[in-house]
Amino acid sequence: MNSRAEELPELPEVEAVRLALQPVMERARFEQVLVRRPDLRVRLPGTFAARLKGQTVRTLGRRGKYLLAELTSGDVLVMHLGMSGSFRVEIDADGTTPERFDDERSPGAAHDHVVFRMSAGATITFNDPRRFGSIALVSRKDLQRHRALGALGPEPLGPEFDAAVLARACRGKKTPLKAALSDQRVLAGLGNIYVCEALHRARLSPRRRAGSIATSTGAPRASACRLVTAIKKVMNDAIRRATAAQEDGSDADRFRVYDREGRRCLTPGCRGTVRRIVQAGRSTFFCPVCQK
DNA sequence: CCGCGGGCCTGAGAGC
DNA sequence: TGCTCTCAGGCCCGCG
Repeated sequence: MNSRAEELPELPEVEAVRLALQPVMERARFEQVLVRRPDLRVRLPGTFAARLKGQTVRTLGRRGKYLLAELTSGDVLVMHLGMSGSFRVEIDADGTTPERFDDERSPGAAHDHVVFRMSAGATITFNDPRRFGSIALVSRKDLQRHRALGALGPEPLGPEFDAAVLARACRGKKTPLKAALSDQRVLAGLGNIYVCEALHRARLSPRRRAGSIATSTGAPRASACRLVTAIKKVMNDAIRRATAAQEDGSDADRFRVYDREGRRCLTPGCRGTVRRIVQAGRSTFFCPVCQK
């Protein structure tokens, strides 16, 4: 099925990328900015490189699946990895500028769309074969008006995210729980894989009505409490794994249900078999025996 | 107004 | 072996 599943960038993978980029971006200046292909999912304006050049990064943060480089000018560089985006970091010891900056039309590696040359001596390359990713420069005061960012739900690992918050967000929703958890306005950062994983850990069916985790007044039921605990556990474990995986690579069998159709359910004591169904055009993996 | 389905995009893998 | 077809999913948009 998807042999690259472990690389799909959801919150944990984006957090690992943030940790890797932090030391070469924070307090560094954009000395050169090269745009090879402006036609990412959102087209980069012709003014992008000139506007970014010379700016200094104050902090590199994250919100859901978005990386946010806060610049000292008040601008924010908003980056999204989409499906297949990645950043490559190269440090040159002698401080010479790589020759690819000499000519914007030089070939470069396939799918290297945007290249940042930082003052700290690092070259950061955004590579994205499918171009579902996006990069944008937004002024800080316009961040909340950013279509997706402004509507983003709570951070799953934030202290403000609890069963009451999730129950309220799901209250009255007739959509399946799978769809609600995939909705970035309900909760920021989960994608197809970790939604499956969290539902499995919470022993909740992806087909259940989202509203069913709340009472009619919006109070959390036991299922909402289980689900929040499961989401936090799955996110924390995945961040640890994603961070470690960047260094030593191999990281097999990290999913309990995702991409395990036909195999034995791994819930302790459960003898069910993982099934695959399609919801809203996307694969859902779950155990019909223990997930109710 | 909410929910669903289609489209974008490319590479991997299946099948003929 | 080499071609063609399908499928993967984050996000957006249009339709009912």
